[in-house]
Formats: sequence, structure tokens, C-alpha cells
Amino acid sequence: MTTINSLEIDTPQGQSSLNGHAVPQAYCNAIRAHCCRRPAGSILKLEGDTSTSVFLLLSGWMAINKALPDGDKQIMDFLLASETIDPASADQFTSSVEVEALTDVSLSIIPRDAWRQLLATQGQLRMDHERRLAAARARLSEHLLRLGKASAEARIAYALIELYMRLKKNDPVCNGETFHLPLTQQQLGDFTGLSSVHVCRTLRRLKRHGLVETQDHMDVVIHDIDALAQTAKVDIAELHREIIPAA
Amino acid sequence: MTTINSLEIDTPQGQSSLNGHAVPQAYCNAIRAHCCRRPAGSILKLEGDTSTSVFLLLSGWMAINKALPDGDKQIMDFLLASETIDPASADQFTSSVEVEALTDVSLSIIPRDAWRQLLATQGQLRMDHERRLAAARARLSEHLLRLGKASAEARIAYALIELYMRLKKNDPVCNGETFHLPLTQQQLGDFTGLSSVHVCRTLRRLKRHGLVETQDHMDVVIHDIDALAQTAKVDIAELHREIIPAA
DNA sequence: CGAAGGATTGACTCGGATCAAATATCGTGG
DNA sequence: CCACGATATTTGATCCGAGTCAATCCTTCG
Repeated sequence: MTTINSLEIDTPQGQSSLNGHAVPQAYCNAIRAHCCRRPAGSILKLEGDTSTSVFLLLSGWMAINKALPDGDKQIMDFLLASETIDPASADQFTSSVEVEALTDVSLSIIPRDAWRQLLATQGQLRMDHERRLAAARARLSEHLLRLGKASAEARIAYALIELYMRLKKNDPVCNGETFHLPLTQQQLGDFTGLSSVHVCRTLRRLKRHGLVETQDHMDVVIHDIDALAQTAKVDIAELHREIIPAA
Repeated sequence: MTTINSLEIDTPQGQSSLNGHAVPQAYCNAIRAHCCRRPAGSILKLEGDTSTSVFLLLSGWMAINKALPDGDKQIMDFLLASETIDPASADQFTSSVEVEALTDVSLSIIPRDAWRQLLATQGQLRMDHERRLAAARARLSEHLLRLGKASAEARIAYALIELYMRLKKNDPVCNGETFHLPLTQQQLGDFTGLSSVHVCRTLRRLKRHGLVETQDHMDVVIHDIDALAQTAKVDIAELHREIIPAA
């Protein structure tokens, strides 16, 4: 058995696994053929660039960004290991977003044609992909809803819950756990539409009230997940159904 | 030739047209089989409801909404004639959004299985669908970006431009034209994340500065599209590539 | 040790929300 | 056709959440 980062390749049987799933050989080959690494901070795709490939993240964190002409940046979504992003806009060739590595990453940059071919021929893969598309859409919706209607406290609480839940995937979220976010307060602000100063104040308020605590560089400790969910204005179970694709 | 609202059906040749496109017979049949009308104000799908169908809007306007537990509503996106929405979230069965008719509408509610079958067998249809998905994603991104980073003036200006452009599809946008939005200021506020009072003030400011004017119930007159685009912080040509699917 | 980037805190400002009242518009029935 | 009630729009006054500016305090790392 060979290993490409978080992707385990089990060549003899023609089957491998990513994320617990059996992965057909063709998929596996495509991933391997276009595998690469990039250091933290790399911009993998600029807004407006030609885009003919799909990004499949194997390990690390990436951000999907979009900026106003005056330079103000908004993080639309994060990309975690095993997730994909196709940056194409309606014309199918221009990227509508910027793709940035937040940590050192390894990923596979798969030509869109090959990717489509895979989806067309591999039924299971297509089903997975559709679930992930739906999950991404639901995530964007929840995010948009909070930027439109929720307070700074709710936005931060929501961001922490969303990311915690995505990191745990199908394991239940609970109190007393710690997880690491490879983000500065500035970046958390770029995600939540807040200034870094206000992110700081809001995090301290959440800590004062005993909901969560952040130590060092964004090691987040969950003290009271229920109160946090209430602050974020989410129902944990519903959110899970909505944004976490079934295994 | 029979006509179902904006969809022209040309039975003899087994080909029809929607939106200028040739439409295969199977598609046509599916649309007809699930066609219906709803009055303005109807809620076609509630957040959290079971969702096993895709909505294809034939005429009128719909809104895709999402609400916080305390009742605050955000309009995520509008649906115009010929556009589709699948309200499913990651679990593929629960709706993550509310679907509401803003005007009297006619639409086709197509079972997801039948819809998938169509997409799987009709190559052209699938290409169209992918472009529309990309367009919808790009729209959401632009919207999210403005809720996160832009002023009330920019949000309103952007909303007017986006809707104007979607109404004109592939025709160029220009000065002196008028179009109708079947929206109250309250609804425009629900879309842009502003109070109806502030929508009103902002529209009047735009009028005072000679950019756009709104008459009666949201008849919008474009006076200076370039200044409006600048206020909205968009490049008209780029936005068109991004959010309008090629014909 | 010093430099640099991030976090924290305080002081001040301002955009947009909220509350309230006045007008305007529309649909309906008499 | 007009009067009425319901629904939208407009305008004013006031308030508050979050931005901005600026100083200080860590950390980390060369």
C-alpha cells in the first residue's frame, strides 16, 4: 500500500480509500497524476484567471476568496481535506474567485474534462460529488444569512461551530474538546465580515461568558456547545444534516 | 404549436424551445407533466421540509429565502423565468431554504429522480444546467461579498444591476431603460441585508445623484449605468461573464 | 537581542437600525 | 365613483454596534 498524504492508495485490488470510501482506480490515477504541494500563502488561482481545472484538496486548509475593486477581501468559504472546488463562473472558463493556501497544502489539480469524465462514468463518485455540492451551497447560504442578519457574536459563534463540525465530520460535537484553526483573527474577520479588532473583542466576550476559549494561535476550546449554538442561532442536529455530506 | 406560458412547445418535430434553445421531447414532457401555477405569496417549500423535487420556473418571480430562528428573513437569491432551484441540502432530502412566489407564477415541479435521468441522458441539457449552477454560485458569491464588505449604497446598486442584467440576459445593458422589479422596499432590504427604511433613503440618495430613479412600485429607470456600476463596485462586462450563462 | 506580525485594549466616530409619524397608493365594497 | 382600510413609502429623531485609529503587549524567529 502506498500513501499520498491523507489519501491511501491500495493498488493491488484496484481500489483505494479516501475518507473511508472505496475509490475506483481511475479516480485514484487522476488524483495521482495531478498531485502537487504548495506552501502556506500561495495563491493557486486569481479572480478573473482562466480556469480549466478542479481543485481537490488532500491535506491542509485553503480559502476561497473574493475581493472588491478597492481591495477589501472576503473569505467566501474554506476548503478542508477531501473537499473540491471548481472556481469557474457562468462562462465555464473564468475563475470567479481566488483560491489561496492557508497552510502548506497538498492537492490534486485535475483538468475539468478529466474530472467530468470521471463523474460521468463513476456513479458513486457522482453521488458523492452532488452531496458535496449541496453541502457547499448550504454552507454558503448559512454564511450569507448571518452576514445579512446576524450580530458579530452570532457570526463568530457560527463560524466556530461550522468549522468544528466540518473537522469532526460524522462524529458528534461535544463540550470540552479542542481543535485548531489555522487562521489569524484578521482572517476570521475576513470570513465573518468583521474587523480583526472586533473579532478579538467578540472572542473575549465569548470567553468571559464561558462559551469557548481560544489559546495560542487559535486553539479553540469548546466549553458550552449548547450556549454557543444558541448564540450562533443554529440547531446542531439540523446544521449537521444540512452541511455535512453523509459518509 | 402549443404554448405553456413562456415555454413554447413544438410537438410535431419532437423539439421545442425554451429561452431560444432547442429542447428535447423528453424534457418537454417532464415539464408538462409537472406543470402548475401558484399565486403571489405562496410558499412552495418550507425550510426543513422534505424535498424530492426540483423547481423549474416558467414565468414570474420567486425568492429563495432563509430565516434565523428568531424570524429574521434573508432573501438568498431570486429565481427568474427559465431558472431552476433544487432546495436540497447535504442529506439530499431536506430543504435548506424556503421557496416563495413573489408574483403569480407558473412552474414545473419535477421529481429529482426524473430530473437526474434527464440530465444523465441529455448532454446539452446537462451542459446548460452546469452553466446555470455556476452562474448561481457566482451570484451568491457576489452577493455574499457585498453583505460582508460593501456599504448600503453599493449593495443596492449591485442588486439593481444584477437584476437588470439577468432580465436582459444577453442584451447589453444601457442608459435610459426602464425595468420593473416586483419587489417592495422591504423585500429589497431582505435581499441586501438592510432595513426597509434604509433602502428608501439609499434609493433617494441614488436618485439625487442622478444614477437611477424608481417610480410607482419599483419601476426602475437607469440614468447613469456607469456611475451605478462604480457605486456597486462591479465591472459590467466581467459581471456579465460571471453570472449570465451563455445562450 | 531586535524585528515583525499578531493580539489586546481604549477612545472616538459613524453608518445604519429602530421608533414614530406622516403621506401616498391600492384594492374593495358600497 | 368615492370612501375606507390596508399596505408601502417617506422623513425625522435618536441610539447603538461595529469600524477606525492608535498605543501597548505578546510571541516567535532570525
